[in-house]
Amino acid sequence: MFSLSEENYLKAIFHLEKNYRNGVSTNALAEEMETKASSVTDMVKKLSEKKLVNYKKYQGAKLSDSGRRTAVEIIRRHRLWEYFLVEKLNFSWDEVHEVAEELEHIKSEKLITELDKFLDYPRRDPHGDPIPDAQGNFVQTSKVLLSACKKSDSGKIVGVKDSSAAFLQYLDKLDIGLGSILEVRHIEDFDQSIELEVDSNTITLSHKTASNLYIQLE
Amino acid sequence: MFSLSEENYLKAIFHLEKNYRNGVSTNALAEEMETKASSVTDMVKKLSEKKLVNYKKYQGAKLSDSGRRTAVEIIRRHRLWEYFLVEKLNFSWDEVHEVAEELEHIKSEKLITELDKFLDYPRRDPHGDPIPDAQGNFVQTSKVLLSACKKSDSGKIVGVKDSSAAFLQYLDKLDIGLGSILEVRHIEDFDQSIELEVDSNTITLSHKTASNLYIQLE
DNA sequence: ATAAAAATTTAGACTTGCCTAAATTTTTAT
DNA sequence: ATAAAAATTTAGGCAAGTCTAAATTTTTAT
Repeated sequence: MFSLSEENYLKAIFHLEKNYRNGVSTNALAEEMETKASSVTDMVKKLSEKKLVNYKKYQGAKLSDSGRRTAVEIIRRHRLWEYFLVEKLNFSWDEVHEVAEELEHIKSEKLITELDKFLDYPRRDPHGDPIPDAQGNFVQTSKVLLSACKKSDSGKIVGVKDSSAAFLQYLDKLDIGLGSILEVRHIEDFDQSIELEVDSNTITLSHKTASNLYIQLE
Repeated sequence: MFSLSEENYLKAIFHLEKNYRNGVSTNALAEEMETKASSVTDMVKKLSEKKLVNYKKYQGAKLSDSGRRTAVEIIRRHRLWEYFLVEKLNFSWDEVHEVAEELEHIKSEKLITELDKFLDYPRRDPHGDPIPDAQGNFVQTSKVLLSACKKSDSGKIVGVKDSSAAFLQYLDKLDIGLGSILEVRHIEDFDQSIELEVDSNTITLSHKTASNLYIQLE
């Protein structure tokens, strides 16, 4: 149906559209795909011919309905595989991404339908991101960056922005992760570092760390 | 490490070596890979440069030790995935091949190690073929074609030669499959059709069918 | 032994997805 | 408003893996 490269572009455009509502720029896509702008132009033209994106020269790319459906299906596969790897194969949450990047491209509807059933229809992947159902529906719970919280806000960690192994391992070291309940105790004016109460301990996070943690406020 | 195409060639050469002990011919490989002889020559040269096969012009290809190790690893992955699909995801044995052809190329040692453990170290795939262990060792039990059996031979179905969906579905219809215990009651001189007792029933198979069933004699 | 047939290799070309360098368009700064 | 900067596109090329057609080598048949 679609080539590996096409699928990866669709996924990247989907993710970038959150920050580029009026069209994903060529440069942004080049950075996301770790490739050159000229390569992006080539591919976007190709996706445009296939009616997966709407593209006008110099105006960036937007997913068409069918492009978005395809992107969501790829994301569904990615997140189901991540859940499988953690729940069934003893992977830790910082190890799953690369393998899921490969698994998500396996072409078999039955495979995903049955995997979903086997896993008992999980709603969120190991990083707290929602898993689209077979119809492509998924909740987008209102989450905010911890760095945007104010003193005495409290809530639960529901996701990470940076899902690099380095960051996830750092969180493990801090002994916080998905589901941790916290309350903001103080925000330092000087450097925006943020003091939290988590599980009756007090910890201090840098602004950089806080800007990679998603919180669901309560 | 190796490209998808390289891996598929190695696997094909491994399978063909059983019938081409003095080197797998270019044409045989072309047929197996469903490609042209000239493409095979190109790829065999490439594999030869990488020391995965020994190749001399016009003399066919043989796997080197490292080529064979790689081929066995790919076959291990293929058969583990087939077992997974049947045991965990409700695939029937005629549906697994194509999907496993894709899954076998996923590059992650941990994935296969953990999958093997999760499946509790299965010894045979759904078609009765042995699954190599992590060291690449696997039993090659002495099996014979049912068509080579004589009257009053008895044994167990341990594999199929033709693993097409059509053949496997035909076996399901006959109500025989891997593990069926049988005894040869009669072989018709005229057309070599073969009368069997299976599970206290009597069935008659054509010579063609019998020449696609592997039996382990007892 | 040798000519015809079959198998194999070589040569040159195509597609996909990428690249660099140059040209063009858009945006920004004054 | 316009020149400089930034972003984007175009042009031309490369590697992998495939193809067709032609050339070469091996095998087969007499």
